[in-house]
Amino acid sequence: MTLLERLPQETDRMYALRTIRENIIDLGLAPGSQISENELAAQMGLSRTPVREAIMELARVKIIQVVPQKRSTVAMIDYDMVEQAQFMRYTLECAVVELVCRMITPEGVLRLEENVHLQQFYMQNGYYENIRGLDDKFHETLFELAQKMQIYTLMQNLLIHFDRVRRMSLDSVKDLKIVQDHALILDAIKRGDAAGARTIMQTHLTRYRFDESAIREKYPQYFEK
Amino acid sequence: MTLLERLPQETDRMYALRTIRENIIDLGLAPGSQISENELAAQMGLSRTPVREAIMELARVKIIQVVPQKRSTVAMIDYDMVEQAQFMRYTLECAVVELVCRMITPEGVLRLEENVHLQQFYMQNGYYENIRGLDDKFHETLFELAQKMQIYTLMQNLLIHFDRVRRMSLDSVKDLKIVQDHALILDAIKRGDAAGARTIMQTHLTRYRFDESAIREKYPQYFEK
DNA sequence: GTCAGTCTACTTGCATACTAGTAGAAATTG
DNA sequence: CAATTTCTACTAGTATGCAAGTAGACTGAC
Repeated sequence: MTLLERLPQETDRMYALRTIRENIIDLGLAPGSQISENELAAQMGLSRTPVREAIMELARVKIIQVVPQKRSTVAMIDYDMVEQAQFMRYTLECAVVELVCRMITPEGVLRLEENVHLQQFYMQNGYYENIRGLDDKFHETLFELAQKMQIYTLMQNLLIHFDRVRRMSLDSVKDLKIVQDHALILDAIKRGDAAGARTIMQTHLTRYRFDESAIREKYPQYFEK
Repeated sequence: MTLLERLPQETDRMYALRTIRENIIDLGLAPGSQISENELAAQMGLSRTPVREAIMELARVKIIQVVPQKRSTVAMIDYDMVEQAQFMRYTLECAVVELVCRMITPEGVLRLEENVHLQQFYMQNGYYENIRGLDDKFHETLFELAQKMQIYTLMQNLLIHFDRVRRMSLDSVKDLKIVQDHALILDAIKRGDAAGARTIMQTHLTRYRFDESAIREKYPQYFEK
């Protein structure tokens, strides 16, 4: 497991949650691997309490399975969970972008434009690795503008299943189209074109559908037999 | 605060969570009231640990506000949260019922029919108080049939804001129409009529929109000034 | 009386000890 | 040797103590 650096004003519990979460996504804590509150606590230099609380939070979305008095394991890749995460995101975000079209402000447009222009800049100059963060931020901003941040937070919890699979399928060929999508969505929002924005969002989010069998072939050990 | 009876195989943490949650909904723990891990633990006959873990889970959806080293309070009625809970339910459940129409099985139809018939029975015989539980179960079953139970669970966490307000506005005049709605939704599902089912669901879920100003007038002390 | 400072009682965050229960190794018995 | 039993080392659940910090009451100086 790789340790992260502490952020200012971060409690031990938040640090533990962030660390475990990141390690699950980048497979530092591989699917199926056994974890123990004691062991993780020792590795992070904390006591069991904050680590346990972090594990419990991750267990709520079944990315960690806790079996009392026996063991805790990082969940195997579960395509039903990946599917549920995608369904939740697709359904909510299409509705959110419609909402944004109806309540958009000049400040909101500005925030989205800044983001999209930066994406286009990185794209043109080949800094593809910077785009992922801006991509995530773009979508978060939509929820913020629609005043649906609590929903976004809940959704993120489940999306860890999706994020883990996304990390395994690193075909960044999609990047070009993704940036284009964002620009088109922004245009629709500026026009107040709710139906148009939804249509583009539907196309956009469907690009992320990963081929289960391809990943299953590449990482068979991470799947339930 | 009213104590519940312990369920079999229920851990202290689950018991604490269930107890606190129920008391928040039925106003045994009123909006704005101050709570303390120690005090709640004493009342429930538990130690701080399981109570603390339960409180943390509720704090994630901001129904309890925890201020470190100061206090924890039950959140005031926050209509933005109620709105987000409703939006989430409306958006997801309309999509889910469409999905159910496309993947319904004879067993699924049977389960829904049993539920609806029981609702109609209680309705005709005046056992209105029994309908609420069946209502909740009907909607849960839809998520189950669509294989989206994890989403349902996450959604329930946020819906506590909605449930609390629902408790305050006890006009059960809506019951008759609600049971009719369920029957109509079931019919649409049996026909495999996704568009029709969605339309009825939209109407159905819109019935629950509570008048904020009415509740604000009835319980001014539960709102932020 | 008024203001400043201190003290007390309380809060949650974290550390640690103990309990109940499991799994697998080791020992014992046939 | 084989089957069974016991023991050991581990797990997570819970209890409790301490640390860090806050708020309000109390005390004392002016």
